[in-house]
Amino acid sequence: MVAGDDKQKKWACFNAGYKIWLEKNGGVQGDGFFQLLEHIQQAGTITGAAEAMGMSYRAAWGKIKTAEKKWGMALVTTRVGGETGGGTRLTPDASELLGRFRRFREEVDREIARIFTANFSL
Amino acid sequence: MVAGDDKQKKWACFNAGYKIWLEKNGGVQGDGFFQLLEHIQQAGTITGAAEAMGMSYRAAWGKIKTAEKKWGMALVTTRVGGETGGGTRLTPDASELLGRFRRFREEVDREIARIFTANFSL
DNA sequence: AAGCGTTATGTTAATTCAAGCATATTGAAA
DNA sequence: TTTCAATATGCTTGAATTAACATAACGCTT
Repeated sequence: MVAGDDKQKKWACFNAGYKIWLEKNGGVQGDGFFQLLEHIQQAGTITGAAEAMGMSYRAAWGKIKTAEKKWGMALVTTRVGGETGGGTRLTPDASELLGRFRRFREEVDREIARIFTANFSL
Repeated sequence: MVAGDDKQKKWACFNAGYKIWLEKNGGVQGDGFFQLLEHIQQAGTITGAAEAMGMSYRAAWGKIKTAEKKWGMALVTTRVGGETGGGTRLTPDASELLGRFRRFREEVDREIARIFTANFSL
């Protein structure tokens, strides 16, 4: 720090915010949706996934159906009834899409942090 | 193109969407706001800028006041009355912030496009 | 003093998006 | 045939954000 450094970090008080999503045919889904898919993959039920995310079954189911309709692809296969009551699994397409989105997101996270620092930390 | 290329571009039908913004003290402003600042810089009045963006003077003025309050800095200097009726100019701080946001945005645009292509065009 | 164009601000209407409530259905097990 | 856990959907509220309406004040010009 030398004389004339008053302006140093004048802009460092700001933070960058952002949201990314995928879209196709007007159907838009972002972080929350793919997080939901992860939970379905892990829990084996929509009910369990919804619970884990603190949302209603109704909301979770609605998101999935909307995405399937707009994107024109099956994202889950469901069983209803039976000894466990039922269950839900991701289709292979949904699994791959989830993986691609995750990698996409990770790289974007890194790059935005870098670009922001380059422009606002001095 | 060779045999077995059926899967080619299976994911290219998707597009990436995103939004970026700056925040400080809970005050959030993105593309629309900085676009408004540009128009003020160019038009010399809030009225003209609002008109150019197809929004009401009331809405434009509200955005600016909210940002100034949350961010704790003056973004515009205004004259009221007089031969032209009045006018508005950006403060030096607002001009610099606008420039930094623009550069930030340009670089993010480029990088996201690149990362998306890398993950979804094959 | 009257007019014009602009800034300044409170108040209310409208629209959109998400949350919550209610209910029906399914199929194995007891 | 009753129970149970889960899927499947319609419908109603509510919250939050945005748009629209209505004035007031200012200062130069005519």
